[in-house]
Amino acid sequence: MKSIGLKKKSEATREALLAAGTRLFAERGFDGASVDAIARGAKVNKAMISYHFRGKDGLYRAILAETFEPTLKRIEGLKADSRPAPERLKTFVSLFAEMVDHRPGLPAMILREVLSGGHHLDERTIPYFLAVLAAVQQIVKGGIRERSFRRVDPILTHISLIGGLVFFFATQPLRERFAREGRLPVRLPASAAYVAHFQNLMSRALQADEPLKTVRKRR
Amino acid sequence: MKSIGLKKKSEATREALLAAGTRLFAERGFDGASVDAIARGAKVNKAMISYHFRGKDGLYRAILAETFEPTLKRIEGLKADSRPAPERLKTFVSLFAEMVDHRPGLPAMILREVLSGGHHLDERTIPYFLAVLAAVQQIVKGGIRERSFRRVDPILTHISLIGGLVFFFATQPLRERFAREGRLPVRLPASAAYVAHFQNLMSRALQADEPLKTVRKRR
DNA sequence: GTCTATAGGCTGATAGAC
DNA sequence: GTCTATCAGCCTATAGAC
Repeated sequence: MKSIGLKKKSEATREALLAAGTRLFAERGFDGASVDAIARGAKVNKAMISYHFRGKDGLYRAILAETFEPTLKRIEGLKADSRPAPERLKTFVSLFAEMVDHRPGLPAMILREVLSGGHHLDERTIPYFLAVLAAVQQIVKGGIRERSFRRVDPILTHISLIGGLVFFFATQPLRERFAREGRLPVRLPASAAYVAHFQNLMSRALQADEPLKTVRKRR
Repeated sequence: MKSIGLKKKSEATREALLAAGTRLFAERGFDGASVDAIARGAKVNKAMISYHFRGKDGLYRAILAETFEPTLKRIEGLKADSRPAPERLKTFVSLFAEMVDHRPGLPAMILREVLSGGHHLDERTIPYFLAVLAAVQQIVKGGIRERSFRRVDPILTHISLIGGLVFFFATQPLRERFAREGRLPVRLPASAAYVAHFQNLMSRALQADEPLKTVRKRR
């Protein structure tokens, strides 16, 4: 049989390595995750990493690139979105959460990368980080211009926004561990609950002091 | 001479290792920082790590313990503080910033630790994380009770708070790099500016809907 | 495309001289 | 307390069989 519709086995291998790599890089960092462990996690031979991704570095960057790409396109789509800034900000938060849903380890990888000053990034992956920054900036500045947001510093606001968002997803492993060990209540917050909480929190935090519902007279 | 007032050389060695270790563990993670590099960074011989801290693990945990301890005491002092919750929350943010001032790499180390689900923590260091959680919880719940905060979920609020705070300090290396490479404006935000921004942001985000300044009439 | 076997480098730890 | 020298173990990468 000439295998027309079915996915090739090599693609399954690739995908298994991407998934296992994300999990292990997220959990243990670049140096902490050995290629041996990744291959074992993907149930694939070690040598496949060199074959498909030209080594450990290549696999690492491929994970960032292939996961960021689709989400980034959607995030950049927000630039064309004509709804008011608070709406677009909420959508941004939701999009971020969807990305995480697709590859749960990504926030941790992003965070680790940011922590190390981008040690493992190259010219292909750096732009992703800057593009997210640009998208948030555009929303915040737009909101200030249309007077739905107060006059916050866009960079500082960006940091608070991404920080609060990434931290939730990245800390789930620890909360799960603490819950398992009885150090925290067993009922842990779900992603959806946090997304709603955080959208609300940021909306209130950024809201302009005078909602400008009606035209004001000089007094 | 019997060296009465002067610090012993062994203490200088210890401190140099703690400082170099923090910097390298923060930047490269536990596995990424080799004992060789740490010793070189501290301008001290490799074997001193085993001698003073019983190996790499010991140095790592000593950094967490010795840096957390003094700050934690001050944070726990907040529990006895009788000022209204919004004031205490602001103080919490300031205290956190002061701790960072003392050992700049700490937020990154904390974050990495949280990311890995506490892989390198032992029974002596875990309580530090839980104590911070407890302190924030106490402030948030107090604020809700005294009606200065709206009815937010204390856990979710804790995550947003710590996330936004830690993220700023932990991402400074990346911002510095991007600034150096001309990818970001050269004037980077100072800690003090972020602290003020974030205190303001959280105050507004948590503020109760009805400030209760005066008794309201039914309408 | 996949696997096995192996080469070669680097890591953390420590014994023993000072 | 400090240093030098050394070692066993693990790491990544790859050559070559299938």
